[in-house]
Amino acid sequence: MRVDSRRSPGQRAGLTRDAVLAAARAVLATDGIQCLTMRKLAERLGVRPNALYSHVTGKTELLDAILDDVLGEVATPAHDGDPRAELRRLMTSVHDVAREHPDLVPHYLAKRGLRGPNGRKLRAATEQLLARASLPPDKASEARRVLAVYAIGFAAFSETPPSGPVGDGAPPMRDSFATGLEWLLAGILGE
Amino acid sequence: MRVDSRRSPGQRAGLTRDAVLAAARAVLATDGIQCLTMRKLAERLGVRPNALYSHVTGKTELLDAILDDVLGEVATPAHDGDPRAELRRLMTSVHDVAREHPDLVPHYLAKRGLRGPNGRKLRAATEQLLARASLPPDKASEARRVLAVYAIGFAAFSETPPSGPVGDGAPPMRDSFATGLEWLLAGILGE
DNA sequence: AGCTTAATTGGACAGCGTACAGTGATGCGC
DNA sequence: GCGCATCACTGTACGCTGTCCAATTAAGCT
Repeated sequence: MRVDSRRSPGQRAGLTRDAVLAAARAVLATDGIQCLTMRKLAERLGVRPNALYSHVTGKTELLDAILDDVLGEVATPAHDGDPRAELRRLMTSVHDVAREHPDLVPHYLAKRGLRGPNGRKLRAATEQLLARASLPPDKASEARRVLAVYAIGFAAFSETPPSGPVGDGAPPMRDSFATGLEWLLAGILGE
Repeated sequence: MRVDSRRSPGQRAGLTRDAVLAAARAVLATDGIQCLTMRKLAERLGVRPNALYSHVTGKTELLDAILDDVLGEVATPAHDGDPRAELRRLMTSVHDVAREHPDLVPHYLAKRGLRGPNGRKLRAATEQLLARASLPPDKASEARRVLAVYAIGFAAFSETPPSGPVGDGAPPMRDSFATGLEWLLAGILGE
C-alpha cells in the first residue's frame, strides 16, 4: 500500500477520497484510533500530510465519513417479517457492528446522532419497524431513541472488560445485551 | 483565581492537588473539555504547566479524578426504602449527574468502568438494591450493567439535541429516559 | 495550443502533553 | 536553632498534533 516514491510539487499521486477513507479504516482496524493521525495516514499513502486535505476537509469529517460507512454494515431489516423479530435482529446487528469498531463508538457518542445518509437510513428503518408494530409516531421516535441508546451504549461498555480473575461470574456481554434488549422490547411492544 | 505574580525557580505557589482539581472542574464547567488543557489550567492557576505534574501524574489521571469526584454527586439510596423506587431514584440521579457534566461522559465511556472509590461505591449500592429486590447475584450484576449502560448512555445522547425546527414532536429527553427506565425495571423486577 | 483547474509539495505555525535539570523554600531530625 | 533532605516550582526543550499558505505542475477543457 505504501508508495513512497518521492514527488516534486505538482506531481500527482492519484489519491481518491475513497482511497483515503479506506486507508484510514485500515489504520483504524490494525493500529487503533490513537494511531489514526493525519501524518501517519499520509505516510501510509506515500503522500505529504497536506495532500489529504484535497480529499477531506479535516480529521473530524474523515471520522464522520468512516462512521457513516461503518453504519452501512448494519443488516437492513426485511420489509415483511415479524416486527418484533426484525427489531431484535436490527438492534443486535447495530450492537455487533458497534462492537466491531470500538474506537468509533466514542466519536459517535460525542457527535450524538446519525447525521450521514446511512445513519438516516438506519433511523428510518427502525422507525418504520416500530410503526409496523403499530406504535403511534411520537411513541415510535421515543422508543427508537431508547433502543439506539441501549444498543450503542452497551457496545461502549463491552470491549475489554476489566475481567479481574478469570470468569468473575458475570455472564458474557453479548448475552447481557440480549437480556436487556428483551426487557426493552417487552416494554415497547407489550408482552 | 489567577495569581500571575512571577516566581523564580524554587519559589512555591502553594498549589494543592485539590486546588488543581477544583480549577480543572471550573474550566470544564465554563469553557468545556476542549479548553481543559494543561497549559490553560496552569495559566489560570498562575503557574507554569509543569508545576501541575507535582500534584497530578498526568492529564488522564486528572480526568479520572474529576470523574470520580463527579460520581460522588450521585444521591445515595436509602437503606430501607422500596427497592424499585430506590433503583428508580438512583438511576435517575446517575443520569442527571451525567447530563450535568456532559464532557465527562465520553471519557467515562472510553474508560469503561467505575474504577475510583465513588464509582465502586455506586456499583455496590446498585447491586445491593438489586439484591434487596431478591435477584440472585449473577442476575443482579447483569441487571446492574444494563442499568448503568442505559443511564449513562442516554446522557451521552441527551445534550444539545440537533433540534431542527422548533419542537419536532419528540418528547423531551428526560421523559424518554424515564419511559425506558420503567421498561427496564419492569423487565428486571417483574411487573 | 493555450488556459483553467485541481492535486501535491515544502515549509511553517500554534498548540498540545510531558520530560529533564536546576533552584530555593519548607520541614524534619538533632 | 542548625543542617540537610525533600519537594514544589521554573526554564527550557522535545516530539507530536492538525492545519494553513504559497509555489509547482499535471490533467482536462476549449
